[in-house]
Amino acid sequence: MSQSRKVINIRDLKVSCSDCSLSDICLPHGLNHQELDELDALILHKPRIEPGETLFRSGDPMRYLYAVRSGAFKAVLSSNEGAEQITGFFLSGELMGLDGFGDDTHHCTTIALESSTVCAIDIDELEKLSARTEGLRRQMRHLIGAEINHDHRNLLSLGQLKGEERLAAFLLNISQRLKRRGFSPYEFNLPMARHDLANYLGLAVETLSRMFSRMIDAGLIETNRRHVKLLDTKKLCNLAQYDCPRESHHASS
Amino acid sequence: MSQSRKVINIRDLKVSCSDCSLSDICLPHGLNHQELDELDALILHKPRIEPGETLFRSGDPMRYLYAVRSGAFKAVLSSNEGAEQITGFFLSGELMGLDGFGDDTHHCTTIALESSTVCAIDIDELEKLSARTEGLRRQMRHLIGAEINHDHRNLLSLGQLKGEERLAAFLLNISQRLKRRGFSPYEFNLPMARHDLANYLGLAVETLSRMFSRMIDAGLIETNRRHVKLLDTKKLCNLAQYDCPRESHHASS
DNA sequence: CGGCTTTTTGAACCCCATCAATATCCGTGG
DNA sequence: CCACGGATATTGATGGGGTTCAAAAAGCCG
Repeated sequence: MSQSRKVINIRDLKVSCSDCSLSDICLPHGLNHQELDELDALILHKPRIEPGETLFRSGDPMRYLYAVRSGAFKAVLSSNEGAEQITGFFLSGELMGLDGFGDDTHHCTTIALESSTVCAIDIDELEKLSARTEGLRRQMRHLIGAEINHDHRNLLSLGQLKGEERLAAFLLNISQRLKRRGFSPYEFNLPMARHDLANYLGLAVETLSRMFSRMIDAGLIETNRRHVKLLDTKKLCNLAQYDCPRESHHASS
Repeated sequence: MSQSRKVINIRDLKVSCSDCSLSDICLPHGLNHQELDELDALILHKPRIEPGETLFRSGDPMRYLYAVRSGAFKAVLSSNEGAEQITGFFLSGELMGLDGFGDDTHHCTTIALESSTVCAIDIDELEKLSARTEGLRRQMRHLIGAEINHDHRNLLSLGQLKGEERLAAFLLNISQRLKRRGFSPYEFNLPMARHDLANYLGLAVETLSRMFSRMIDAGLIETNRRHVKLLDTKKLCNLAQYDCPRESHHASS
């Protein structure tokens, strides 16, 4: 900081939206070159965030929306008695911080699961730009809608499905999201620990572990710690009671 | 229609946003007179909807956002195996149809619980107006955020709370929303049947009934069918594990 | 190799679903 | 007005899915 000797500036690592491989699923989707440049101009690239570190906390005034550039995050909502619920996991290209829209204050604490990087978008600047950029408004709508639909499906999952069915639904959801990012939908590493996944699914860690074991015994999946291989997606779909991804023309979110 | 004899036209019953008692909690909040008139101009007043009738169905293309003018609605999400989850109840002034934002298609089926009226807002017109109306964009953000926060709290409820705690949280939530509309927060009629409430809370109808009975025995509430009286909000708050409404300066949503 | 965390497995208990039956409300028509 | 039937709501008994407590196994890091 106070040294005169120059080292590599983190700003030099800046990658513009136009170069970003995530632009199709992220905020820039549908923008033309000029609009893209304008969006680029108001994006702040935060330094790397290590696992367990917090991006923003419940109660913080909302200043930015964040897009995951690399890595993964969890959003945690707490009751005033200490109960905690993970409301979502975020993969690359996904938008974090929408929980602050209600009263310009965040209600979820958002924490990195892996070593991650994000794009921070000043909410006031974004607001101004969106006023004159129809494509940006549309994409914002779509991303907001994706979040809402995601939450609604989780409500269905928690309210109506059994533990094993919830896990199946989750695995297929992650599978689809990874596929969309160019990764194998059949074999992947989960970004979160059992502890977090259990919480997300509304189960005890022990129960989740049993659900995994049962699926392995049934030949539906193979696992090694966070590594998961889907062996029988058809049966998983039946379990999950939700859209069976065939060749996938679905918006997965 | 083909008659020459004029009867009272439903359009004559039109009430503008500026006259509407709900304008403070609904879309018009924060708009000036001219903006209000512009918003008014694109609002379509649908004929009365009777209990059990559908406003829009899952799969319908999204054309309107709807605001509840009077009455109440439920939004139902279905799995492809027939499982159904009520994702939300909507009271006067609340916005319905945000689930269509993701891909311009509704994913929830929305059904009237009582004899109800709604304002339908053409989504394309709203989009155009919001482009040049900062206040409208802000209020849209806030209402969207309220929906997201509401969903997140329900995730916490379904994932972490016991049946009785969920019911307490629900009663307090309804209480707050009614209070904001000028009704008593301590005594009110629930707009939904036990069946729907049970589904919303992820419980069997019988279990819900038992939770009610338990609360009555404990002196927390009194009930007569859909009529509910809150007797001990303090204990209810403890049960619910969520913001205890004192004199209420909270955004309730 | 030792200490830590993470994950898995085992056993007992509890919350809640399910099945079954009764009670209450409400609209309809005699 | 009451009788009747259907929907709605409550209560009881039983069983299962999941939590909890406990402990072992497996991976990770120094």
